[in-house]
Amino acid sequence: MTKALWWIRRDLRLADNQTLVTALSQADHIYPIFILDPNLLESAYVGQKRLAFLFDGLRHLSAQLKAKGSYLTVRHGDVRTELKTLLSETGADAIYAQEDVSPYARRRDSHIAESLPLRLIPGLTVRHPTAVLKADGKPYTVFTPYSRTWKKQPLPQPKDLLPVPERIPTPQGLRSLPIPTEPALPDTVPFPASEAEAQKRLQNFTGQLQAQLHLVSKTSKKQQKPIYSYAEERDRPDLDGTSCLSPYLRFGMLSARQAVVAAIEAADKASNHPAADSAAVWLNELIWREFYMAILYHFPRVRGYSFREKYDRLPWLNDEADFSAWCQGQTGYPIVDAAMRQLVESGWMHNRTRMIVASFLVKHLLIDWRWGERFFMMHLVDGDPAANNGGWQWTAGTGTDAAPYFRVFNPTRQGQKFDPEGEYVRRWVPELAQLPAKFSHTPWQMPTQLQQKVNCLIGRDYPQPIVDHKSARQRALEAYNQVK
DNA sequence: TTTTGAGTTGTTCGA
DNA sequence: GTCGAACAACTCAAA
Repeated sequence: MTKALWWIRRDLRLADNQTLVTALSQADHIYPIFILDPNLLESAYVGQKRLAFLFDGLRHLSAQLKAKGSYLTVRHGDVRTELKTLLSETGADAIYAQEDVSPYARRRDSHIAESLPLRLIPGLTVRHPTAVLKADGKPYTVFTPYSRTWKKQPLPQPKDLLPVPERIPTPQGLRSLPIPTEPALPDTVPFPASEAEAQKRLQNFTGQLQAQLHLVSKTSKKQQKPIYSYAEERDRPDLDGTSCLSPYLRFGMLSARQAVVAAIEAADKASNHPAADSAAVWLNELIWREFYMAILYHFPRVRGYSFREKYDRLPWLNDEADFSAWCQGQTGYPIVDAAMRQLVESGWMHNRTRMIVASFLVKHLLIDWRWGERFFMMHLVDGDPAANNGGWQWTAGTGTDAAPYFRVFNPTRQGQKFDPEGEYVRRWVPELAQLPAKFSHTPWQMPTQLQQKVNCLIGRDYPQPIVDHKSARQRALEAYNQVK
């Protein structure tokens, strides 16, 4: 009887799991393992909300495994040591794990592979970072040509999705630590951590169901699925126009392939209608995810430095008080403050406002993008090293295919354009809840009498803007000019 | 090797 | 209020 370990990292699912299916095809018995890595638990980049989401996800996975005749074993400690111990306790002769792209994960895995029988299986992305290359064999650094090549290769089909295994045979007897209950996921975080929840959301968003998990599919056919209005509504933080699937993709409660297949199916069903274009916009976002994973894979230096070296010389001001105001949502710009409070409270931020607050930190306050990157990682449930780094470097203008340096988001204009009624601001900044829409994004312009009436004195109940837009913009342009 | 066309997400200014 | 141009070249990808 051959035995193998299934070392779970960011693939907390039973459906369409290439690693699990490969292990089952190679061994008679499988031990599902999760190792709490002290390096990760103590990292400044690992936030408590994301950790809590992971632990809840493990609890759900553990229950799913029990229903399949298996169980989850949790260990804590140096990963190589723990794996070695598990191999000898079980008599397993192989370890199967989903390949990862982050520099830490790749260093860890190659170190382990030197002495233990580790087999890395693809599946984090639809296309492996080495599968989408230019004609000269080098990686792309511009998104559009990358995406063209990505789309030209054979697309995954529904039949490619791997079913949930009937049974996962695991011999009894392995000792497991309890899954930690601390930190706990706060009630303010609207992401139940399970594979079933991920499928439900995918179904609600695209109309497609990509796994049969004893879910009752209640398809309301009449209702237009959000993916078909995604192109218009995705930029509106006051609406629920996005899929909110990022935390599930982050931990593999949903596979990238399931998401891509759902996007393609939704586009096909709407073929020749403008709605198909909208589904294609969502597919493009999934390709962005793969692009930034490929960038991190081929250019690991981006994790600590600018992709373009000259931008490491940007003259940051790095003012602690400004940074603190940004972190706390006290900048005096409502759209920025609403977004930062949404992040800290809910563990998630709308994509449009991620760009706005990032631009504000980097350009208006001239604070190093790495400070913002770290703060995002500490609070985002979906915090992913590749996507987060890619996004920050794009906004800062330091990355691949980055925003031109003279593009400085105007937080007032952005607010008025994408949150026209001020609903997003009202939801997250209670001090501004009673303001008429006209002043939602310019509270400092309210006459004193109105400030009293709506119970919001600027400078007392809500701050004056900490920087003046026009002069901050000018200052940013001058700072970026120095680098040229 | 050289050349050519193109590049996520904006803002401001002046006509 | 609306519209087009300027912002600034530069690098990348592909023919």
